[in-house]
Amino acid sequence: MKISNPSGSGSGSAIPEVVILRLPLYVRILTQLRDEGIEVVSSRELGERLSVTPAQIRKDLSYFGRFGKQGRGYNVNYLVGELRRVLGLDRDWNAAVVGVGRLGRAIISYPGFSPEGFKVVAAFDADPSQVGRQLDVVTVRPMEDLAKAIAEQKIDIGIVAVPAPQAQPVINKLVECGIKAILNYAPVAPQVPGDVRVRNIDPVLGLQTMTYHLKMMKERKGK
Amino acid sequence: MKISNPSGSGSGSAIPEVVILRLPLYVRILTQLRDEGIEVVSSRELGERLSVTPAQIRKDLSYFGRFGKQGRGYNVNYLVGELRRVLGLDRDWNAAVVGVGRLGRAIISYPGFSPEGFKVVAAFDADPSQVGRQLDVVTVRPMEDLAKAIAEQKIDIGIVAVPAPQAQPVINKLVECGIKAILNYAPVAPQVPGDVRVRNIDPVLGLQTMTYHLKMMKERKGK
DNA sequence: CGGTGTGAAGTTCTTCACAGCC
DNA sequence: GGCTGTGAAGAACTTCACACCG
Repeated sequence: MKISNPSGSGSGSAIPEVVILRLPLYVRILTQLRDEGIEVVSSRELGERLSVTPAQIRKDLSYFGRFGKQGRGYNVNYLVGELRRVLGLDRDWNAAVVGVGRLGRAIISYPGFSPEGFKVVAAFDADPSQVGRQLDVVTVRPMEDLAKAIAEQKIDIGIVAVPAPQAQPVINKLVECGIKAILNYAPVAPQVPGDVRVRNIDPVLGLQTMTYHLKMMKERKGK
Repeated sequence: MKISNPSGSGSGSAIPEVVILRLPLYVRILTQLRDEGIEVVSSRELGERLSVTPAQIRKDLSYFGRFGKQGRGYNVNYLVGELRRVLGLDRDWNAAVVGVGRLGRAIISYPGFSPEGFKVVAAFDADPSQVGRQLDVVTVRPMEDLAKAIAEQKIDIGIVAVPAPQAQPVINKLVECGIKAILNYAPVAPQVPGDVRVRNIDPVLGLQTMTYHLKMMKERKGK
């Protein structure tokens, strides 16, 4: 009575999901260090920049290889390259945005994706009056084109920017089209099959978890 | 050799932070159920909507009280009220946005905060040419006014929307001014004292953790 | 019955501590 | 001496399973 392997069909060495979640942070700090001209870094120094224990960093990295040198630390340039490779960041990824309201348009013209290798190559909207509109480098297409576009344009990532009530249906559609990675901006808790990854971007949830602590602090000291 | 209590100065019954992180999700689904006219819900039903086990929901709720009725479940309306109270969502919270570039302006006019009780009541920018500009209901003020505004306008939350290089200095300033809750949109790993909470909103990190799995899937089945 | 609340068991994740190497 | 890599120990979190209740 023990089904433990996450992520479905068990590949092999079982790397904890939390570890994967931390790798992009390491990549980011290492990139920053590299830009500062720093060539070698120890797990202690890295940990200080990230508020993470050195042991955790060493353990995390050990899942993927032996990247350091005893007595010295890690070569920044080498490590950042290896981690990018592990994460699949050594190539570009195409994404489609669904929903071109205020939020969707902001996402399409967000300048932070492209330099990181994420390209928004298509946009969709259910509203016929939006279809055909040119936004940045993409033309808005009708939802019916979704399946075709995903196949033709090698789209691996769906970005959901529709109002909450439409979010689950849109997500279902993306899943039907074979999408396995979804960045969801709608304030909902999406339901997806086990082999589909979802990351939710939801500032309100962030705020709501902080108010708990604010409230506690205030209660503790009078007003 | 054992410093374990999180959140600094140890209040009492030690509620795990992960539990706090899930509560807003419960609130959201419960609100939705209420709007659908559903009056009672079991931990199993709630769990299905959230992809969480019923046991976890019952355990999480048990940290805060006994809200259910055996054989029946939870009264939706009552539970949502209790959870909102626990999270401090039974009042409004004032926030200040720092940085009024493209992103900052989008945050100021984002319609999702206000109905949830989060009010953006002030905006700041270091660029003198932005100061004085009217954005939605707030007027952009210079950074020097930060301390005064936080005190006068009872601001508890700082929202950081400046470019990455300025983020840490701005966060330091907010902390100096006594802010204990920060919603950070800049792609950095902020360093803050233990009694300050930060939540990062960072779509690129979300994408970068999904590419790992995409890559794995592709490798597993040829191309 | 059906479903909660909860100690106890089980699992996952983090930290320790030290051998080994530069 | 300084720092990595890693089994082992420890802490945190999740799930089980059942007494108890409506």
